Amino acid sequence: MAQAGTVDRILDTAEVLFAQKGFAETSLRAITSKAGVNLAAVNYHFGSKEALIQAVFERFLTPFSLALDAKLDEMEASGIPDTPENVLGIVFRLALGTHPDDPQRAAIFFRLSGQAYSQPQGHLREYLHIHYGAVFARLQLHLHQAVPGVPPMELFWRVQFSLGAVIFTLSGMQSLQSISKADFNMDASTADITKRLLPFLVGGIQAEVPDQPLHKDK
Amino acid sequence: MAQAGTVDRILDTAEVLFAQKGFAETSLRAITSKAGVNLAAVNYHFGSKEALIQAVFERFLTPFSLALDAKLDEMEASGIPDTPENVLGIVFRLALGTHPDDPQRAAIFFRLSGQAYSQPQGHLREYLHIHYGAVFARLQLHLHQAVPGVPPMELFWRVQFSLGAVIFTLSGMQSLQSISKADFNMDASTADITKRLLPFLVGGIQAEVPDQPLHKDK
DNA sequence: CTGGCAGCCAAACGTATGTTTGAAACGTAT
DNA sequence: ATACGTTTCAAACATACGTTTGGCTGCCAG
Repeated sequence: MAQAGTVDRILDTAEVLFAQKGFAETSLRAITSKAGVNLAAVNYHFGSKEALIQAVFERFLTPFSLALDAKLDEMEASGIPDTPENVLGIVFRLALGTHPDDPQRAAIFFRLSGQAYSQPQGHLREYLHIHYGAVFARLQLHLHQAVPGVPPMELFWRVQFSLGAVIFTLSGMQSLQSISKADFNMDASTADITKRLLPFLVGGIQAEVPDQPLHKDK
Repeated sequence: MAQAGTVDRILDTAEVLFAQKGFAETSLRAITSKAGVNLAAVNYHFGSKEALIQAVFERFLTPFSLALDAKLDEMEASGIPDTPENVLGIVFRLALGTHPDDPQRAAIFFRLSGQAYSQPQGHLREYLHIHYGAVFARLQLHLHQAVPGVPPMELFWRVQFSLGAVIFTLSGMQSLQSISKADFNMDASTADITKRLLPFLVGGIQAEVPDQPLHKDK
């Protein structure tokens, strides 16, 4: 990592700083100085700051979505049943394991996703939906097989809820860790938290759908 | 709302813009010009931009936490049992109902919370924990009564997960609505989503805790 | 009438940001 | 050795930001 090319040094540094402080709060000067490259290098290689942000995401999400697609192929081929545990387990192991050498990388991944989603002016969200919507839809289909009792619309929202729980928690983990440490004198790793997340999400996703009270109580 | 005092006009406008675009992306000039007040008014009345942000939160959270405390008193007095549905139901009805006249206000509330949490430099988070940590702890205690089978530590994280699901979903709702509308040809209101959220969260919170595999499979 | 004072305003200040520029340095093929 | 396209660099540019300033209002007490 020490003497990589200028482009990669910028990407490496940018993804860390973006995850730590957000997009708007991270200046190109902070990135370039920490990366040891000239300020103009970003505009030279990427064109603009926004293009840099997209490049950071692309470097993360492309391998992830490819690996996820492969894992789903594998699952379909080998006849592993569609259960919430299996489907979500695949996603989790993949998210944590895309860069086994660097465990912090997973946290960065989630923090970045959180930043992208809380970014209200949704260039990024649109971009993500366009490029990775297909894998997402496929995942949802498998989940539907896993919990056929939950209508697709309901399931769509439950996946959003799950996404929120995951991203929100892992994105704010370092602060939550200090709270949890203060209150329970224990600290928690990313892997530890995902172990706790899985049963929670499974419980939520396969919860019984209440019979809709069609009357409004307004 | 038309001709309120300068201070309130600033607060009204700021909370909307902060929720829409985030703190860093919202300039004082945008706030003051939309509010129809002079640029210097913010620094005159609040001292700084950061103080403005805190003031916006205070105006939201103080009535909310007071009402929540009152509702919990009421619940304890009248012997209503501690079930996940009851406890979470109180929070939801309160969050949606603190300003019954303006339904959009609830969405702003959640979006602001999301912004506060994703704000990595945690001045705000610290502030929130100091001022509203007590109500939060009380809520958690009631939840513990509701699901005694879940250890406190596990419950702490599940509450975080729930917070994430709520804030993340409602904070990104307008974008999700367009997706959901495209995929299912239906739109969803805040109240509608909370109806879907409740069973999900209850299912997650009272999910069975897996017997801890103390061996690491690394 | 007059002082004082809180509120308000236009203007300016200093700083930080993203981006652009033009020249220097580098590597490579001719 | 020379010429050429690519990359790097210091410097400047334009703009946007939060904050400060000094004077102008209006109002109420003395």
